[in-house]
Amino acid sequence: MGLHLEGPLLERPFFIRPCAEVARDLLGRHLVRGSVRLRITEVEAYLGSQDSASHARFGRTARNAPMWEAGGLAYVYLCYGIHWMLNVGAEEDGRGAAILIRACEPVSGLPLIHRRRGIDASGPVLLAGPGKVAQALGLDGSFNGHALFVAGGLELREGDAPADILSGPRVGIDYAAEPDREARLRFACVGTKWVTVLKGLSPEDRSG
DNA sequence: AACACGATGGACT
DNA sequence: GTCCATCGTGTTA
Repeated sequence: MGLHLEGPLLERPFFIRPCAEVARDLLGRHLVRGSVRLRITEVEAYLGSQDSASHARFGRTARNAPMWEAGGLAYVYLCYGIHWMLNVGAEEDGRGAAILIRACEPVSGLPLIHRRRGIDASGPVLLAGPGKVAQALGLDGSFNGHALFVAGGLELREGDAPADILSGPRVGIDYAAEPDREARLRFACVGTKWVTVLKGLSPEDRSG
C-alpha cells in the first residue's frame, strides 16, 4: 500500500482558469507536505486588481508578486503580524487572482499536525481557519512563490470532490466596497464540520 | 520616516 | 459577546 493511493499532482493548466472556478474545484483536493495530508474543505476566491477585498487592489508589489504570475504558485503572507495565510494563485499571468485556503480536514499526519498546532484536538478547532491550516503545514514566508504543481515541498494533489458546494460572502473583509463585500466568493464542502463559519453559506444554485 | 491597520486566533467576561 | 498580541506592508508626507 501507499504509493498507488497517492493521488497525482494537479497539473498547471488546472490553475489557469477563472479564479472562482478554480476555487470551487479546489474543494476536496489534497494539500500535501511530507507526512501531513489535508483535504481542502473551505476556500475564498480573490479575483484580482478590480476586487476591493483583494491584496491585488494595490497592484503588483514585492509581497503579492506570486499572485500576478500564472496560476499554481503559493502566495503566503503574514496576517496581524502573527498568522501565516496560504493562497493558491489562479488564472493567467497579470491577473492578480488567488484563492485563500480557509479550512481543511486532516487525512494523515496527525501527530505532526498536533505538534505544529500545539493542541491535541480532533475537531474543527484543529484545522478550521486559514492561520491554522498554514500552521499545520509548517508554512512561513519562505513558501511565498512556491510552485504547488511540482513534486516535493508543498504539493496540491487529487482528492475526492464534495457531493455539493455551499457558497456565501467572504469573511473578514468589511473594508471592501460593494458589491465585493457581498459577492458569494466563499465556497465550502456541503455537510462538512471543517468550516470556519457556517453562517452565510447556502447551496449553490445548480440550475442551468 | 512615521503611521495605521489587517483575508486571525486564542483567552476571557 | 470583548480584548488584544505583533509586525510587515502600503500609504502618506
